[in-house]
This record gives sequence, structure tokens and C-alpha cells, in this order.
Amino acid sequence: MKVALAERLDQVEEQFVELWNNMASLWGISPTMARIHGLLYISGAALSMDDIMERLGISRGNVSMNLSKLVEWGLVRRVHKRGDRKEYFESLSDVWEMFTLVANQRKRREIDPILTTLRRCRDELTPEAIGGQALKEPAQKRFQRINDLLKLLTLFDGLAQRFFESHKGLREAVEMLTSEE
Amino acid sequence: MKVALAERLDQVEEQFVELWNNMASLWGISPTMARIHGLLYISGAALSMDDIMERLGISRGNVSMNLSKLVEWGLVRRVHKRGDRKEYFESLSDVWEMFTLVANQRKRREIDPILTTLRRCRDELTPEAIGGQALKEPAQKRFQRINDLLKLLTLFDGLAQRFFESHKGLREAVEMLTSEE
DNA sequence: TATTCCTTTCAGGAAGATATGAAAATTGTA
DNA sequence: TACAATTTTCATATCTTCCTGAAAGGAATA
Repeated sequence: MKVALAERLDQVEEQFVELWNNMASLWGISPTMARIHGLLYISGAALSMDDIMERLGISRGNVSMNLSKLVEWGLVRRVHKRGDRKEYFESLSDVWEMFTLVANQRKRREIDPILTTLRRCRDELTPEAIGGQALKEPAQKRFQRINDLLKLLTLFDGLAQRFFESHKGLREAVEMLTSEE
Repeated sequence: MKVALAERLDQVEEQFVELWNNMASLWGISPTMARIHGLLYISGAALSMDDIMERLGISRGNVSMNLSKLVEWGLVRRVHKRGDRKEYFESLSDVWEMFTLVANQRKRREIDPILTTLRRCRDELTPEAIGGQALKEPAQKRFQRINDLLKLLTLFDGLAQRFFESHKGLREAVEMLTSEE
């Protein structure tokens, strides 16, 4: 009976890792990176590279590279056990924290540069920039569309600024939105 | 002078398409699909396959495939001009509408299945499911973590349900969050 | 129905992304 | 400092995803 339970736990773990793998594109990280993180998260323990290699069946180099990325993202931290020369790795445990971490990261890496170029595009089409000529229909429309987009992204950006800064802020915001009638 | 303006418009268009290309991973669509959509959005006009092929320098087959995906997603619609045998394609113009469209689509395709498996995982570890044995530390922790995650995702899911259903709802929510002190 | 114009499909090829494994580098131990 | 244990790096191989172009399919005209 105990064996049966252990087996079931392993199955759940496997399913979970697989699920994390599928979520990778949603988080904007590579599938293997996600699987490693999934394993660390679900196991709730500090694992060594060898543990991970064995459980996921991937090569040492691969594990090494992806672990350092995870550490860079701040989702995983290195742990040292005294009397042991190996390094161990441990995932954050708070889902809200993980979420805000990734959100902020992606904002900085992907959204901010986009906003910058978008603003540059707009400024190219600004009435002054084009020498005060009245824009004809198509150009007018283009300017319009860039502006619309910029407005929406700026709004979202402001939201992110406010609510994704800390996981506490996010939690509050979500609770507010879900509770109130 | 007029030429200079036209050139500048083209440059902006190109920059914009490039930008859309970079946003692709954020929207969860392929880069080429994004570029095509970007071109249609920014030009604000109904373009034929040949127009798109020429402006983006991609093959007919590629354009055809990606356009049908865009139509499937609902971001682009087919337009017929009378007296012309060609088909033309036109993007939605409302950014909020585009956003909710994509958000809902991704929710249905990617998040809902995840929630389903996650719930299955949880139920595997439910006290009843494992025959009432007291869970030992590691198993206990796993159950805990799955539950935490499930809670967060369910919350988000609820939010999506409420606010992403229509672009009006989204707009309202965003305004609420940004205006209030 | 035949012809022309246009679109879709899809097999094969190109490009890009990921993984491997062995050598080099690093870190701790004696 | 030499040695042993562990991690990192990186050239090469593998896998996946995407693109092309040509052939097949459809639809409008005559």
C-alpha cells in the first residue's frame, strides 16, 4: 500500500512536470527550463544536478545551462549543504512571487523596448515632424493607429508598474477585482 | 518634399512590422503571422495576397497559410471588391478588441486544458483518494503546492471570465484600476 | 465546357532552436 | 601545490518549426 502511494506521487509529479512543460510558452521560457523548474517546484526539495538529470532524463550540460538561467530569472536559488560538495537547487515556493517575478522580467525585456520603438514611430509622424503638411487619409490613419496602440500599451504598462511591482500588490488587486460585486 | 514624406511613411511602416514581429511571442503567434497582421493593421487598408507578398518578401504559400490562421483567430477578415476577382484582407482596427480576442483564444486553447490536468493532479492527492493515510512531509508539501497554484490560476481564470469577455469590460476594468487613487 | 485567374495544399528543404558529451575551468581538500 | 569532485562551456548533432514553389483545386467568365 505504501508502495502504491509512492508510485502515485511519482505519477503526479510526472504529470505536473509535463504540464509545466506545456505552460512554457505562456511564461515565455523554454520547455526544458520550465520542466526543470516544474520539478523543483513540485518536489519542494533542494535537488542536485544529478537528481534532475536522472528524473528528467536530460544531459548534464543542458541541466547546467537551464539552471543558471533559472537562477538568473530568480525563480530558483542555489543551496549548499555542509559536508557536501555538490550544489543543490531549490525553487521559490510562493506562486504569486513567481508570477510577479516573471511578469516584471518580461515587461523589462520585451515590453519596454517595444514601447520605445513605438514612441519613436509616433514621433516620426507627428504633425511637426512632417512639417505641418496636412496628412492625407492613409497617413492620417497610420498615425491614428499607432497612437491607439500606444495608448493601450501605456495603460497596461502603468498597471504593471503599480500591481506587478510586488506580489502583495498583485494579490490585493486581484482580490479587489474578484470580490467586489 | 512629398517624396520624402512617402519614404518616411514607408520606413515607419517597416519599423512597425518589425516591432509586431518581435511581439509575436508575447501574443503567442508565429512571427510571420504577426508581421502580416502588423502590416494590415498599420496600413489600415485592405491588401491582396500579392501586396503582402511583395511588401514582406514572403512566398505565396506562406502568406496564404498565415492569412487563414489570422482569419481563424478573427483578427483579419476577407474583403471582396466588386469587379475584382482577387480577395483582399483587412485587420480589425480596435486594439482593445484585438487584445480580448487573442486573450480569450489563448485562454481557451492553453489555460483551460492546464486547469483541467491540474485539477486531476490535485484529486489524485486528495486525502480520500489516498485512503486517509496521513500524508508524510514531502507528499503533504506537494499537495500544498498544487493547491496553491490551482488557487491562483482559478482566480485569474475568474478574472478573465469577467473582464476579457468583451473589450468593453476590459476597458472599464483597466480604467477603474488606473483612475482610482 | 473550356479557359483564365486566383487560392490552397503539401512534400521537401532551409533556418532556427535545443540538446549532447567531452574537454576545460573551477572549487574544494589534503 | 597536487588531486579529486563538480560545474561550465561549446562545437557538433539533433530536433522542430517554418518557408518555398510547384501542382492541384476552385471559382468566375466566355
